[in-house]
Amino acid sequence: MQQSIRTKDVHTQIKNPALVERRRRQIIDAAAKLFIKKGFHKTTTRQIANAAGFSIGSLYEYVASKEDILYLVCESIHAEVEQGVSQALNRASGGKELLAEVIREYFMVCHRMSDFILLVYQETQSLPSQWKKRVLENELRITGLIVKVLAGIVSSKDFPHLDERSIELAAHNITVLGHMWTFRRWFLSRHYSIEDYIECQTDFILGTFT
Amino acid sequence: MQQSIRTKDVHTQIKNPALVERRRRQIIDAAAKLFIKKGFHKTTTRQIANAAGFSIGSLYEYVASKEDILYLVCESIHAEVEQGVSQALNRASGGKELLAEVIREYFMVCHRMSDFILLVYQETQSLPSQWKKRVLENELRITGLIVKVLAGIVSSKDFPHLDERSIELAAHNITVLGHMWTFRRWFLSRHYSIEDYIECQTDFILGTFT
DNA sequence: ATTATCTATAGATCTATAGATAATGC
DNA sequence: ATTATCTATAGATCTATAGATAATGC
Repeated sequence: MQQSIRTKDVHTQIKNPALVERRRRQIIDAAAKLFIKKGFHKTTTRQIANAAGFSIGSLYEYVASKEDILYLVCESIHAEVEQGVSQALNRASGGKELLAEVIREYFMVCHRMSDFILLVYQETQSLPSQWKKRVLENELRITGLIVKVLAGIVSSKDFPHLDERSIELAAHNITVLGHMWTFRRWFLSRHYSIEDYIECQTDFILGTFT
Repeated sequence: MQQSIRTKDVHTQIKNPALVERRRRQIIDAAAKLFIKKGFHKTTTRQIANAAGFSIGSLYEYVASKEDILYLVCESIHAEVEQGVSQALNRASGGKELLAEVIREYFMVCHRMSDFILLVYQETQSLPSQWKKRVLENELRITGLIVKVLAGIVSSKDFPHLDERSIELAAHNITVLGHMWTFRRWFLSRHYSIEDYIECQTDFILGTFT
């Protein structure tokens, strides 16, 4: 998890980069857990510091504001989602059932990261616009991975031709239907297991391509 | 907009029900605007009172807490969405293109209410669980309207048969793809007009049913 | 000497209410 | 007399920092 690339703009007073890395990891893990449980605004910086295992004073040596912490959390989540999706795409065998496999792997990432993805949905708005922009770029980059897969499938296989815009929108749809499992889970999980969900949604999505 | 049914559990000190109705309408309109602009937590009760045209003391005669205000706002939004969707369903002529028409009318409601629907997505989590439950019930009731339409179409027309669960999930998908226009608008509106969006998404959804 | 950490708190809120005042209806 | 409204503020936060202390490396 190399935070260093995208998070070097978050200000710190500490000179030792390895230490910054390690302490921020503690901050992120503690904060994510608290934000999921109580929400960003109802979590205090003191609680984060305590849960991370150091004092409020030290916390502010590693970030400049509470919003910085939220940004670090969002970045970390997206990094993990992106990694998960990338791996899933490589794992997909690429046969006739490629699209179904990609959907399955991506939806399993959403299932595994459910609470975290929901957190990003709910709290992105609380970020200062500079950070919000970055988070939305991440969102777009992840959807871009799906666009690529679809484009490959549509061009080379026996699928009917689809124009660029339709492919792009289909990729957004797949992304969002994965997220839907996280933000409608209060309802869906009462009626569908993740396996049911994947099966039904695969049929739904493949309808478009057949 | 009859608030009285679902919002009578919100406590007030005021005896005159018509006055409660009127003042709460002022509160809701003022608060919704502020919440959309600054978010729930960064809006103060004082700002709401000012924007509504009375004092902070009076505000608390009509609600018991800031969370009550958010609940009133969510109820009001869902009431309007539900009304919009109901009207849209009646308006749809019911011919061969019924489903496409329903999608169009519903998506136009989402387009018109974009900021408000997004607000519900972002702030539902800030409600006390008692109110949150109610808001999720509303969400489900609205999806229920779509379930009904789909069930009618699938049973009577030349569509292939779909089991109950698939119909229900398809209704959730349509609901969420309408919401997607609100929460991915930062990207979508750069590439698609609402007309483009409706057209592409209709093709996507109808793929399932043909 | 420099770097990292801690304690204590300044300063700035913000929600909710108590108690005073004004308006309404008998 | 009752109902509605207002002003003033109690009380309870919470973020961020200043200044003191401890640990590390030359």
